Amino acid sequence: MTTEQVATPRPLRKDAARNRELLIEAAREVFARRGLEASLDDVAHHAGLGVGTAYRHFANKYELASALMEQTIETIVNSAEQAMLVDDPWEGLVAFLEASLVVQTADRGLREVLMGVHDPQKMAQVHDRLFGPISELLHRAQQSGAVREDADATDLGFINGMMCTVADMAGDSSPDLWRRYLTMCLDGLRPGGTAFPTAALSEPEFRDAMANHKHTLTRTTKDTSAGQDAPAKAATPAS
Amino acid sequence: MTTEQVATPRPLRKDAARNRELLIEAAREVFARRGLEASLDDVAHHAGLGVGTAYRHFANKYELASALMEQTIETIVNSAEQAMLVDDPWEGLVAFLEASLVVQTADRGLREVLMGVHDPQKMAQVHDRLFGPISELLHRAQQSGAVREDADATDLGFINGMMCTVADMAGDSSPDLWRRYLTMCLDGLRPGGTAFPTAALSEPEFRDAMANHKHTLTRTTKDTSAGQDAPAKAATPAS
DNA sequence: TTGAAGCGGAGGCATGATCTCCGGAAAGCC
DNA sequence: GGCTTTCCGGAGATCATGCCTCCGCTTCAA
Repeated sequence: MTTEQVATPRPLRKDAARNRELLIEAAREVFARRGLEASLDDVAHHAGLGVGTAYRHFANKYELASALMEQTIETIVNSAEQAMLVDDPWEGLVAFLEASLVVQTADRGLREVLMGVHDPQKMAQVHDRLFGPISELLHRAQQSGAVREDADATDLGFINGMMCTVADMAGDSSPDLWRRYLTMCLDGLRPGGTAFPTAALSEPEFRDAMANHKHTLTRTTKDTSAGQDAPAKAATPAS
Repeated sequence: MTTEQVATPRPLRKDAARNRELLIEAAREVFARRGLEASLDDVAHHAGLGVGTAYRHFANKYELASALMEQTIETIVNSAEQAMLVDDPWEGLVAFLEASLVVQTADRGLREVLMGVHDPQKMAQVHDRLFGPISELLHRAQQSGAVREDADATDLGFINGMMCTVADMAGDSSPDLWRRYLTMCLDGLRPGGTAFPTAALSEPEFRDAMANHKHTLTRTTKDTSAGQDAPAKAATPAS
């Protein structure tokens, strides 16, 4: 319908193209190490470029970051699909979790996106794409008797979240520590375990929880209950 | 040695005393719900008082918060000691974890203090007091054959951290969800599980990890590597 | 009744992130 | 080489936000 040439209005000058690549590379490193708390200014400096250059190429850090993440997220979705091809259902499930965590633990910015720290919508999109494959993986493992029947797909989401926490806590000095706790959790997913005292979240509940998730130290909505439930004027009544 | 009367220089006027109590009560609620991100201003408004009043009573929010927490932390230490009195070593261990998590999951500010979000020193103090009792609880359980031999006291620290994450994620709508995942983790602590692929952190390593723990979205040290590893001047060489 | 103690909250100070602007430096075409 | 276009750099404007002070007014209590 429309012309195809829209993608290349002008070829971009040589230095500009090079700097753009430098920026993307720098962003990858900076966001992976410090998360999206890093500013475009930081990225620019890390690339050895001026701030202006960065803002000329990308409107803001989220534009840059989401371009970067898109690709990685695709990787995760793919690994879910590939895990379905593994013969042993349990192995498949484990393979997926590990593959997905290898990527996540290496990239703090990605963890933040996946946990919906900055943009719940973005995260919701990702979950849309992942929920189906993950459910399948789980059900297949349950039908084969490898996973307890009362486990739920949202459990895998929480396990993922817990591993991210471990990665955050352990930091660069023990980058593989999460594997220890994943092993522990997976043993707890096997049949014959203690009955769960609490029901799993349903998928919509899970979605909600992630969206409203008050990340430690994230800016939250102001305290709107100010004074309403407190004695009006307290110890200084009007008369 | 010194006189005892230092504690009461002046009796504090009636309204002042009352407002002080109101502030403490408000702080308890506000910090529990929103964590230490809340400002003294927030606490004051929640108490129905002016900001000035708050600052007259407490130099800053940390002074107020740590006074508040002290008491709760004591509770946790006590519950560790009481857990040693439980006959069944496994039950004792579980009882301690649950008791400590009941307190923590109900109070986001406490979680932050215990995770060392704001003040690593404070956290270190708490860990000093907890490490001994927790180790004992664990070893006793291991000797009774209830817990796998290769589990470590630091594992309990990470399990605790993971449960806090669950609590953060689940929020107020599912305040007990952590029990589900604690059950899962505890099953994974039982003897006969899959071999761990990674060694546990040693206690000093654990301490370090907590102290340097880059909490999601916490302000961190600036990127000091700016430009050093990047091509100097990039696409704009000096001549 | 009257001075001391306490209150409220506007606003000053500090921090830090985001993004703009424009003089000057390449790039690329002739 | 000359000349236009594109791009660069980074100081600093703008905005957001949190912390805390200050001072005119209110309330307490002797």
